[in-house]
Amino acid sequence: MALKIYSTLSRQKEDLVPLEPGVIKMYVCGPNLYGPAHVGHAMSYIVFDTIRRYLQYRGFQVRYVQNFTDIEDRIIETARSLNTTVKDLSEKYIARFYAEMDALNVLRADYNPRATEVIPKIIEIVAGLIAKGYAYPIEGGVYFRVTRMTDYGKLSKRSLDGMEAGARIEIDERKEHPMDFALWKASKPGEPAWDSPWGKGRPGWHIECSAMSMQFLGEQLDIHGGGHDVIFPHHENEIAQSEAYTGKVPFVKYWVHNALLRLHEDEEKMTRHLGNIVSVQEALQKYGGDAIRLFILSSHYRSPLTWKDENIIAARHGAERLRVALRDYEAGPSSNPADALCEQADQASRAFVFAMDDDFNTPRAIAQVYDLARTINAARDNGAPSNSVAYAQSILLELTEVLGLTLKGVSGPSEVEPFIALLVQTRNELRAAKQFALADQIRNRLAELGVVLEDAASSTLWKYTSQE
RNA sequence: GGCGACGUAGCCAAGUGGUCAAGGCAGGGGUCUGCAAAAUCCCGAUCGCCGGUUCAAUUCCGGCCGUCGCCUCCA
Repeated sequence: MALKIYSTLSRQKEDLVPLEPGVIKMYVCGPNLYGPAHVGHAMSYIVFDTIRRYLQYRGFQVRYVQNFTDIEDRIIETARSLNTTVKDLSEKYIARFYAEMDALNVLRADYNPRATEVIPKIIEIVAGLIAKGYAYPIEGGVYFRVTRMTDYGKLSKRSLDGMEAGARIEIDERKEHPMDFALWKASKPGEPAWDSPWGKGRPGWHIECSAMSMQFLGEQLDIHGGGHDVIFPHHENEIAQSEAYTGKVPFVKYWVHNALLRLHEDEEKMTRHLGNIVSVQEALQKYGGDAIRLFILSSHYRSPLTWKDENIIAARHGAERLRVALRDYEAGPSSNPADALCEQADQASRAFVFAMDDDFNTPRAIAQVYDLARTINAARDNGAPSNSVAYAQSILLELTEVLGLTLKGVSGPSEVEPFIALLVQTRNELRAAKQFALADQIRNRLAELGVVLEDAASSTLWKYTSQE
């Protein structure tokens, strides 16, 4: 069965058929580097990372490009207010972005171009659009002539007439049409600027993504992703300028947009402009990457989700149970390599693929993962053959890796481990001597210090617990 | 005003025109344990409201109510 993917352009699930067999060219809109990322960004990048991982799991070679917007009005503004340079500001947030995405186990893109490194390509496209009559210069700036594109609005399903009626923007009277958008902006003194045929200036808001995707992936892409809020005008304009420039349609085969994350208290979408933000850093400290990922993926990517502490904590508990299912297991006979447990694992794997093939239905896929974890735990409780358990665990690990879970658990300072081990050993001697009051006291005190003990049949396991 | 999405157990969240509904978290009960913990087993929903289509609707259509998103920078 073919993998189905929903495209915003057709508003339908379509069979995924790449432009080039076996290869997926994928571009995802990256962050604007004027500030730290929040969990809404994390949601988008986790969603697309999971799609990428799954496509790779299904055997596609994925070429994944995600940009950094390192030149834009707000960055200029922020740099100025912080008395730093645009360059330093963006470098700082790029470093932070990488660190945070690594912590979320988001795989690095094959390439992360910055807008400022494709200025020549941008100028080339803008000049080409002017030459073809799709754009016109005005006083050092260049605007795209939306009326030249008869299908303008096809992604967001709006008409120029309809948009004009509701437009709240202040209209630049110099433009031919209110909806014409800037491809190139004349710079003001003191702003970063590049030489161009139209004078000193910088790229407009949408052209960078067209330039970067063309330069690093080609003139047509398979998948272009981003948040739902970026459909209009950003992606609409990307289509217009790209298809006008190359003459190749479609610019993108499958437009994929994730629904937005809201913050519990006010139930409004989370955005830096509204200031109702939970930063990625803060979320990572509180919950860890696995809990965040599991929480995000427990709802379908096209459904809006609300950031609510108790739900992320619930996801953390779920992740813990998956972790337990992957614990080493040696007891039990080693025989019957192809028994019911192995069959159940294979079944879970098939069901997982079936769910993910249906427009990346992670909630259903995760249900399979939990089922398999329960099966493994139950089999282990019943003393199943160790090689069967190991096989089922290998399947479970494979599936959780597709979801980008590490299942590593909370780590603590390694230098205290010998001391904890000593306490555990001492306590077990007390237990053997039936000194239960003292033994329980040690266990309770360790728990207060963030170390939990679990007395198994033959040995005592201990682990650090997450805070709060 | 225009366009669009959603409303399923305490919370989160899949799903299907006809064994009247996955999974997670929380809660209750049992097993295991010196006691715990972990694990496991059992227990809960008739699917926003009102009509319609159908032999049959939670699933299709219409209306209503409610929540939310985009239309402006925004993942």
